Amino acid sequence: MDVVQILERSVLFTRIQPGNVEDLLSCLKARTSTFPKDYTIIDEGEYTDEMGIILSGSANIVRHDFWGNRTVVANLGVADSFAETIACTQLPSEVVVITCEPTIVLFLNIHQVITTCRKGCVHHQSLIENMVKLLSQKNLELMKKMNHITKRSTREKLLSYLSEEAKKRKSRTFSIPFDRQQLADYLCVERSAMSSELSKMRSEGLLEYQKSTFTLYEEE
Amino acid sequence: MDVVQILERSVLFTRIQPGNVEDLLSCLKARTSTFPKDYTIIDEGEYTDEMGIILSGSANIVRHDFWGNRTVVANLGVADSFAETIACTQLPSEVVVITCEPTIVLFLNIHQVITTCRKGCVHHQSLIENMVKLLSQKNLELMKKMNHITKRSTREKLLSYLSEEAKKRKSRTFSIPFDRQQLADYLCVERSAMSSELSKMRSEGLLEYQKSTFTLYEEE
DNA sequence: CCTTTTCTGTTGTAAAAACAACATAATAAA
DNA sequence: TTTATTATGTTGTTTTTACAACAGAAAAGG
Repeated sequence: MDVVQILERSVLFTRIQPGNVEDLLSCLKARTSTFPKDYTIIDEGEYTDEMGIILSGSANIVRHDFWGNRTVVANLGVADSFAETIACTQLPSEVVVITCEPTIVLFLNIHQVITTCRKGCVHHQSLIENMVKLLSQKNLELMKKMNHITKRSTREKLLSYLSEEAKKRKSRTFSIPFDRQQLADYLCVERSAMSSELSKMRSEGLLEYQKSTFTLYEEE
Repeated sequence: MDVVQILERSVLFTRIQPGNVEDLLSCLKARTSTFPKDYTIIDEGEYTDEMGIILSGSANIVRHDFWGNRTVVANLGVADSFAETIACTQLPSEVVVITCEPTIVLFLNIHQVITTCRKGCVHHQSLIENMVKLLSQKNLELMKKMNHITKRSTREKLLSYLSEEAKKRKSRTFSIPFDRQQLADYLCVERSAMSSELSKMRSEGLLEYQKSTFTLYEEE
């Protein structure tokens, strides 16, 4: 696995010369860890001063409330990052980060990221700007999710989410990273109600699906 | 109005000596504007490279979806900031920022904020770190709002939001910055259904209210 | 002051979601 | 392969919400 090549795809290392990444990594006290499937990388209430970047595999960010309701906040794939927020604010995590499959993570010390180092790393300034951009993007993604779940009906939520995914993948046929229960927990609806809404939509010719692969059809 | 004194309360100017603020402001190309009530400071689709900080008054961040549903994303008070995200990402705004009353705003050029200037302003480094913290906090606030609206019932949403406010103000009696319609749009519920739920809760002795002032009672 | 407008609460009805219970399909494990 | 386990879909019932229509209270404007 070529770490540098993966990091090129991450927001944090945008416009940083591949040749400089190795140096930067030691400056950022980088370390990698491997986790099995369904492993809790960060648990509720935990503190950390490291952010993580997924090098391979995937994970979900999940929240459990007082009454045991489960919410899938987001799904993380390769080159996605997590824990920036709790690392930056030094507050305890209110969510759980749990792997969906065997996953390798690169951890970076957040203080090293946001303060220019004494050694005068050439690309440290870019790194900070990228960090600002990364946090802004996370913000936008949360807003995007908010747009889905503020919809009034299950059908609207589904259409809002699925059409967003189609747009992102630039194809009307695409796979989603969730099974039905996870999708329901992501959209904050009831799984069985969502299932029956999906079949209703299929019978109306709005979409087609097999497992987690969906095809949307235009309205006429 | 003492701008420096207000900025001391803002996240962006945390731990920056009041004496240095004046210098920084010119470096950040700061400008102030005054807006009347119900004025749209930023409209959907607009671009900007300035972030704003409220010096006096208040505003709401509002979103209108395709079908005309209205959502109040957040309420901004004195020393709160807005538009960081669209300024940082250079993407068009998907929300509207609209004043709730006559409001004065300080605008700062975002590029000046996130890049260390050549003049070598002493506190520019702190500014960047504060910017990272600010974006992280916005993130957490979005998450907090998400916790409210992911609740299954109107009652749970109300209790989630109101108890959060009580915690924030450290008092079981507190005022909220919304009228009923705005509160409903914030919690993504129907105004009239919310009203009747509120009276039901009052009759059950859970809380008391007059206009926008609420008092929560402990459960026994 | 009165008038007008806006805000809030109430109620009944129609629509939708939550829940429970179960059937079937797909997958993993023995 | 067979069995066990998990994922998905279906249906009927109960509960909750959305919607509409309206009444009274409060606020704004003249």
